[in-house]
Amino acid sequence: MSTKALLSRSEDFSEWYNQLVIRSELADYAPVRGCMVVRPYGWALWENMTAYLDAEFKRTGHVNAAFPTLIPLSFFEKEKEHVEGFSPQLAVVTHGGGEELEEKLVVRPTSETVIGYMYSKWINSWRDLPLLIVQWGSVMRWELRTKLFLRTAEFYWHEGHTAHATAEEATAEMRRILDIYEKFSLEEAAIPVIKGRKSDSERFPGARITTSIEAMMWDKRALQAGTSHYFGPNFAKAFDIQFLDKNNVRQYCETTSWAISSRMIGALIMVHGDDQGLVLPPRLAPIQTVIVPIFKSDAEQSAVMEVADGVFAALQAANIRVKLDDRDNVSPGFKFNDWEMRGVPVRIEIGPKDVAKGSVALARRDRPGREGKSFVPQTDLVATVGRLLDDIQSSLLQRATAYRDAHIHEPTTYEEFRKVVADDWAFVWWCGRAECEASIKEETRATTRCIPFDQPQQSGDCIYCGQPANERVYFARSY
RNA sequence: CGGGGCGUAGCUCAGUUUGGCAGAGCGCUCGGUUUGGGACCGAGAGGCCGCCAGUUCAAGUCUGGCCGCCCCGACCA
Repeated sequence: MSTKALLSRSEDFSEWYNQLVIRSELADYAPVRGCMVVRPYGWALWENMTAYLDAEFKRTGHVNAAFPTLIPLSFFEKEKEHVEGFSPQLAVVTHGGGEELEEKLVVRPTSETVIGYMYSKWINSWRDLPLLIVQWGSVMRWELRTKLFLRTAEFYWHEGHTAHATAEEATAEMRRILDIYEKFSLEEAAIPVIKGRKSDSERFPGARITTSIEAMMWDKRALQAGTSHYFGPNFAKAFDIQFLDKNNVRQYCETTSWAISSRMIGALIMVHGDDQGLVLPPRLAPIQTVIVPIFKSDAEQSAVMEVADGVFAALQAANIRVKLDDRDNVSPGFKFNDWEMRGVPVRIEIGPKDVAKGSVALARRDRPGREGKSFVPQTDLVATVGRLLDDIQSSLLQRATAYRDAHIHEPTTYEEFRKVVADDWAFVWWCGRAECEASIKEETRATTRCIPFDQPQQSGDCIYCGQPANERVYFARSY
């Protein structure tokens, strides 16, 4: 615990983030470089995300399974782009049981290879398709530069791996999952996203098509919040995943994979957080409402606690995630700041005046200070809090959407473009050539984020080379 | 992997220039007074000064080596 104020968000956004993650007890640095410990409060947040996604995946016919952490190194060499993309990031196990291993093993950076290997054993007939499996777990990528939640050597995620009979079915699966990701982001995380296709240079190693949802952080940098890939027959050929179709002809499967990681926690922090600390959307917040009792004398204490206990029981019975902060070693003022830093959406203050008046003080986290404070009767408090939580949830999305839209521009000249992407996002025509993309990255540090699916029915001139372009794309600096 | 910074109490750091008893604030424990926006007083506990070697009567401080972490750039969920 600390009594010091948090660093201001505008003063040093990166340092604000680092301190906030530590002080809100979401995570801590592990003894191994680049690794993090997700603390109970952070894990509770992650669990609320996973619970929603897990239910969505099951609703759409997916099943969960677990594949091994260790994968033979040779597996990675079977798909050319895949090995080129991942070999710099592999952690390799060379010894086991005191002996040098005959075949080196990698700590999985992603599981397409080992799952492909298994799928080739399990899939024989068109009747085995589609195969829709999700793995929940962690993976390891040897990152050079790390940051808690956003990029750590080990991170937590789900990876969906599906195999289909046709390209149409596989691409439909890719899109269906991306829609789930979008819905999750909007409705649960209150983060607006742009759905689209990645450029070739940003594509997942080994994928035919990579799609993503892209979110704007408070510092206007872009964060890829989820991805869904279509592989075509690439991995099926590498791992010999074949099936006999209805005409008794052997065919390669079409596969997909997709993921959302614990990075989403970082997005939550960077989209909604303010100078007071975290601001968690009610639907994901581990604690939705905290009760802070206030009293001086013993008589006041027993009267206040009786009301506080009653409020706590009523909210809990209504399935609101509620905590009664009965710590006796810190002052109410300290608790206010403490829970604000942890992003609890609603605070209920109950003191002697409230006992006398049959009221409570309600404070909403998304509107700091007096503005967000109101005094409401104890009767119907459950309904009042429920409405308030809903209102905060939608307000957060509204605010984040307005903020994002205010920082997306459509420059028409390259000079304008350069100014825009120094801070904000640019939505511009692009000829689709990698050379233009690379030059822009070199000159501005902005990269293509995604090519939205909904394209205007026209064409234009490439923002860089001026040649005809028929797609518009978002450029931004990214995490 | 390049550039920069830093390793001293749980945390933030002073002390290193000029070698001479290991320090402060916060946090923690106990007691008391407090409590509607980060309370106060008093008494305590707490140290491999990152690691290894060297110089010296004496090293947190000087020399050499090693390790680790953070920040900034190229690669990435």
